[in-house]
Amino acid sequence: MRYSEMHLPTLREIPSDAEVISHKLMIRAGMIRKLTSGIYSYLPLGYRVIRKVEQIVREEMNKAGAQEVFMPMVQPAELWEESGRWVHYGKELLRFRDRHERPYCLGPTHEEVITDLVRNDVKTYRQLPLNLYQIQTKFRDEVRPRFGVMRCREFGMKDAYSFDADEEGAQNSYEKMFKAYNNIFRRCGLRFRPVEADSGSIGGKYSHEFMVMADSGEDAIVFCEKCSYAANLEKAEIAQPAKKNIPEKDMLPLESVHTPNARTIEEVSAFLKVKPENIIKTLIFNADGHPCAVLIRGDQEVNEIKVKNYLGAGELELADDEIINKATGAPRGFAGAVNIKTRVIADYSIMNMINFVTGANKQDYHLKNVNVGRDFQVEAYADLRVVEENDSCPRCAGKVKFARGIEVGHVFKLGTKYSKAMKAVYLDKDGQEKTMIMGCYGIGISRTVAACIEQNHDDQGIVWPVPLAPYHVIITPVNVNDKSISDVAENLYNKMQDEKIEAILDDRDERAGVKFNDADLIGIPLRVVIGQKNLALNKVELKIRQTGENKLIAVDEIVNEVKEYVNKVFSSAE
RNA sequence: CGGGGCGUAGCGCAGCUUGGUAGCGCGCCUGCUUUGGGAGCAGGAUGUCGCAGGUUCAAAUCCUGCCGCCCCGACCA
Repeated sequence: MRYSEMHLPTLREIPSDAEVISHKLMIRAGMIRKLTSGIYSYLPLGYRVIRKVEQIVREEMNKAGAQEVFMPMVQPAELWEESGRWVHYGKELLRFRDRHERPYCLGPTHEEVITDLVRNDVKTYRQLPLNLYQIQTKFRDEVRPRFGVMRCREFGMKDAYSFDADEEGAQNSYEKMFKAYNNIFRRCGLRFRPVEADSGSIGGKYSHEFMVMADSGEDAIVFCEKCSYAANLEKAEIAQPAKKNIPEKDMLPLESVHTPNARTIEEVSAFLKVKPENIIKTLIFNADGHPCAVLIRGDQEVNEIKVKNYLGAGELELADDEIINKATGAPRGFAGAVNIKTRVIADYSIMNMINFVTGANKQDYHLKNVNVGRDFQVEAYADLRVVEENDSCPRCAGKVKFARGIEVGHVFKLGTKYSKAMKAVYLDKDGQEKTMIMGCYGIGISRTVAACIEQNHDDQGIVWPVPLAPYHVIITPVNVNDKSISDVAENLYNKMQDEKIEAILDDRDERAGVKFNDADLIGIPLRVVIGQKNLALNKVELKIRQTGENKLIAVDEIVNEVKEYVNKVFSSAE
């Protein structure tokens, strides 16, 4: 493509409303423009990159046996009522009515539509397994869109749905997708990592997130420094410590102490001159209307998702003052497990604690030298806390570390959540009616592009990995008014066209500096510079964007050189 | 939804405190010069100062209401 004919409005100034680097660069490089909060248009350059990602996704999905479909974005409320999500999905689901006042929504995801589609046509085990996918625009009415296309309301997504006859098949489908996702992100040239994740409200029990590693990422990742264990912060498990026997004789006599206005761990710790590690924090939760006390060491945090999962609760929140008063007989800040009127569960962190401090269930009093067993019983010890860096790995003897990442893909085992609610059934070999087992698999296409830029940029602009680069090479004649220069440029451009090399010819009558800066900004991997001095030696310059490496190549050889560079990158990523 | 900030030319911003004919840089158009890292000179175009009311002889500037956008938090995946 000739630069002079391209719609490629690059910006010299940094847009004032952009926060993260990918957002700034996508706007400056003329890839996207904002229409309204969280909603973007893709300009030619940006859309080309989107299509590169889509193509890789298509190839790998097809290779994994999935088939492409295209479903509607506008969906009738009835389907969502059937699955139960019309009520449960919340405000992210953009709802509206048509002229007949019939309720509809814009699809934030397509479990309902695909399940309806499949249940109507799939009747027998002979038609299973089945995996259908689409690449389509989704709409989620995010509370707070931010970071450009990283967290927006309208975004491109690939979503796939698998249907299997039994658990074994479902596991197989999941593994195929897991493998396909690894291939996809590897081929995109990204540094990424699959991590174990909680499955959230979509349902199901088992999932992996694919995270692109980036310090600007919104998600915390926990990974083991020794083995391959990795999980997101909510999911990350903590190894169960060994139970030590505490001899009765080491337990000091229980003591009640006056602690006026000392409610928080910090206040109690300062007042009693006791380290937070020797205090037990007692949190009262409201789990589906039932109070439950959760005990944890004073310096650590409770992971509400773990508590919710342990209790099997639908809704979980910290109890309000009224419930706390009723359960403990004291205002907030003085709860303790001794003589409490609720269930008591405890995090592993307190399993081996001795002679600790807790609230006394009495205003302005705490208890010292409390001991489990002697002073109160716990219903169970469990893993209920938020991981910390250097905790022991749950899989091996290593320690866990933290990193940040951007979620670009997510694979779920859905089980029968939707197929059961929406009666997606088939007849098995014995003529028995059975419920299909589903999985769903998403990739944020637009987010992948942003994540790629987060990972691949420098002070000058974007540094595209070859597989996602909108073009592979840009030919830069230093002065288009010099005929000898522009003739060579035109000639090389034509040859590259013939060789199907994706090339831009920067035929603008601009100063060299402008062209160099634009080429760097839009991140084209290779730049062929044609200037008077080198041309006199019958040579042109080849600059590699990523390394800054600069070499002189004979005019006759440059096309081959470019071709080889590009092919080498592709063959190593396959 | 709570807290904060912003809205003036295509982009980035000043002007507002103290009311008096709307400015700067970049970009854009024309001409000449220049041509290997965002050129120079000369000339030029571009604004319902977010919207609606109000105060005033006079409002970008003061007052009220609304809208939009951004950031932090809550929420979500």
